[in-house]
Amino acid sequence: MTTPGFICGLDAALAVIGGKWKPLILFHLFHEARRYGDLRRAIGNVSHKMLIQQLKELEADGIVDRLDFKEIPPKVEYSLTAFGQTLAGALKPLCAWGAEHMIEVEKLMSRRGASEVAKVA
Amino acid sequence: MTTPGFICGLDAALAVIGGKWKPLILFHLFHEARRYGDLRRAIGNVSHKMLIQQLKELEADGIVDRLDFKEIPPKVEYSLTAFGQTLAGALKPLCAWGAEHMIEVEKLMSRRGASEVAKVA
DNA sequence: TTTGATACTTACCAAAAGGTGCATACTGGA
DNA sequence: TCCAGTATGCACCTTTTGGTAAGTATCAAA
Repeated sequence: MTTPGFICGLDAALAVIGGKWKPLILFHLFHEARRYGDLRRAIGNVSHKMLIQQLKELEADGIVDRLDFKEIPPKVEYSLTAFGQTLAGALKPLCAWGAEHMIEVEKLMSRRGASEVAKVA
Repeated sequence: MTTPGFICGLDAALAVIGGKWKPLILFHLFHEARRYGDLRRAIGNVSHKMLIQQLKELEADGIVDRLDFKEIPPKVEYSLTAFGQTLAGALKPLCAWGAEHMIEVEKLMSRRGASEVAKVA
């Protein structure tokens, strides 16, 4: 590889928000800062390990800010950095596309599920 | 879950282009229709299995069109459907974001690599 | 003092994703 | 005839990903 990897810029973006829960995290942090347990409850079906892991990566990538209040019992707040805000902004059109075509996408997904069931049967 | 899954629309979009190579495929097909081997060479480091698999999913989701010329030796051409075009369009801002911040992202990625190396040492 | 809440780590295990290589079918060229 | 190139399928194996469960530290409430 001559260039360190990215063909499209899309690759670069995907390298940052590629993780399974990252878009969701971005989404939930876009409105306001949140404490860990708070965020976990908001997303719902994330395992603890995943959420921590993804948050750490996002933090390492400068997308989210971690504010440790050094209190007992522990209190930590997560929020988007300015950089994270720009990324969340770039995500919006895709979000709009998804919202616009959600019905179709849901059909597609249920079809996928159906064919997988059919495979088993 | 009350709703069949999607919180943000982003999820819906990600459900469609979530695959590792799908954005790249979208990107390469955005300009013009391409034959299989052609596309494979264009992307470069995709395994045959992955490309076929992702293309099949995209085809099943109505994102790409597969045109089989029924010739011997085989000739097949892939292109974006109208639906696929809208998705590719929605991907553009993210692509732009990636292009704009590519330098930073590259730094981030090499840092990731470095920390992994450090972990081994 | 035991339980529970907070945030987080680590070890272990299952499942899914992804890669390699072989097989197919057919034709044209060496 | 045998190999190459076309697109694709299939089986096996490795790597990555994700989940579960337990452990750490500290204080408050029961």
